[in-house]
Amino acid sequence: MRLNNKLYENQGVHVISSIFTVENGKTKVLLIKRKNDPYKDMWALVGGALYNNETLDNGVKREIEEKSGLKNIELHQFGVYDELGLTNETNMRMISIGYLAVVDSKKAEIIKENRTTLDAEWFDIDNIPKLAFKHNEILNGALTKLKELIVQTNILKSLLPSEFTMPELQKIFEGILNKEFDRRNFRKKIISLGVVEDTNKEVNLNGKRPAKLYKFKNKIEVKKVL
Amino acid sequence: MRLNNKLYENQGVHVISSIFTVENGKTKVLLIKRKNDPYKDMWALVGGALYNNETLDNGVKREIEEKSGLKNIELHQFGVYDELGLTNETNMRMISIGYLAVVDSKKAEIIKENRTTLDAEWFDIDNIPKLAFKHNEILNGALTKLKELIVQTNILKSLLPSEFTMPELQKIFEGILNKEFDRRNFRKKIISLGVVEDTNKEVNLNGKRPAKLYKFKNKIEVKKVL
DNA sequence: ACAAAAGTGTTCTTAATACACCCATGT
DNA sequence: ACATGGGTGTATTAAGAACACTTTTGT
Repeated sequence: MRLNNKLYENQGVHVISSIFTVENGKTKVLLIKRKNDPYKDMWALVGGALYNNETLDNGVKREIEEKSGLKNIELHQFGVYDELGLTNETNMRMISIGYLAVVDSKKAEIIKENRTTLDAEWFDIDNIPKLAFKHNEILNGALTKLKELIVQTNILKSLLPSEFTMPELQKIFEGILNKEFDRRNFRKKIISLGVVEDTNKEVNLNGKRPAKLYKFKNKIEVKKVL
Repeated sequence: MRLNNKLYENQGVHVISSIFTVENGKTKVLLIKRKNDPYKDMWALVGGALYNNETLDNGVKREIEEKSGLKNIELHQFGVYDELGLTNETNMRMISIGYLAVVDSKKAEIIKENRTTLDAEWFDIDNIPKLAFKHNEILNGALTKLKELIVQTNILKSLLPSEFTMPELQKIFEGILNKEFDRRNFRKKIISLGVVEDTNKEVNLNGKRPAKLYKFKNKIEVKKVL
């Protein structure tokens, strides 16, 4: 845990990101293979130790860029996890702060290797190996949060062109929620959620009947229960 | 920031709790007055630095007990906040992890002073002074989360007897959400949310018609939007 | 003219909202 | 008998779920 490196002097805080994509109706998450101990050679979520002199936001973005090459992605913080008893040293407390993001794997150029990683790969979320640290638990938390965010925010923006059709959006929802929807009811529901708006344009994507184009709203109001 | 104390060696993580109560339809939060710099003599949320060798859960409970005397309270973690540039030292990064809890101020014996605090007081949430650190921001986050939790969990358990009436529950909801409800519709809604269940008992609280008793469910299912 | 993908509308049921009347008790 | 707080019911409107037909286009 590199206590001799000045930047890690006040170590004990990890920023850990679950970076999701959806490909052919399958939700996937980016994992990297660790080069060093602890958990050498194991797959892990993207992340690492926060430096002493940086904000959370800087830290999580720096870690993502270093270990995956991804830049300018929108992050959502969702939880904090204890990571105690990692080593035999006493007085060694570690916590992991969980973030999640959604990116389009087709637009992303993923770096495969860096100073501390051996490989990087998109894993189907129902085929995840045993991960380093508490990353399986963190990933589960991220997935739960992701399912909430897609109905409350425009987090899926990055997975779609700036204007998109309902069938395209529906396929992504079905991939993430692992559930199928009725075409007619899905459109009504999404519009009533207030996350998208009609552009009054149409596009012919597949040589069949043209589809209407929608776009994400910038301001999204979450409905209250009471 | 006591770098000479071994327990704070890996300092940089604060656990900060917004401890709420509701009294006479008013939501209140417990604040403590700081004895030391930084922010000497200012009011602040209950909390402090996590030790190196403790879990988050231990740390937040220890801080609460030391600074308020409260024990065995149920905590909900809701967010992480940067607290950069606190001192002139370089390489000084601090983050605050936000927790919230609900307690019954009438049952709670609050200690007024300790090693690092001068006073402790319940403050009406629409009369909060400028607080130490980013505590005003953290408190706002806590309030937002509290409003979500009361419709999804049994977090209000601590504010009510184990069996309670709908009018009692309604007053608390109205205090927290700062909104009034129709008696008939409130009962229907709360039951449909699935947070309480009927005990088939009645009680006479005020010498008028007896009221039905309800209790919180242990397992509460949150309804999904999609 | 037909197959494929996309759009829209209707019925039925369930949940929200608004509102009015009856019940149990103490004085 | 009446005032007070508490319980229940109904009518109207809005949202969810289930389901079928029509439109556009390329071959």
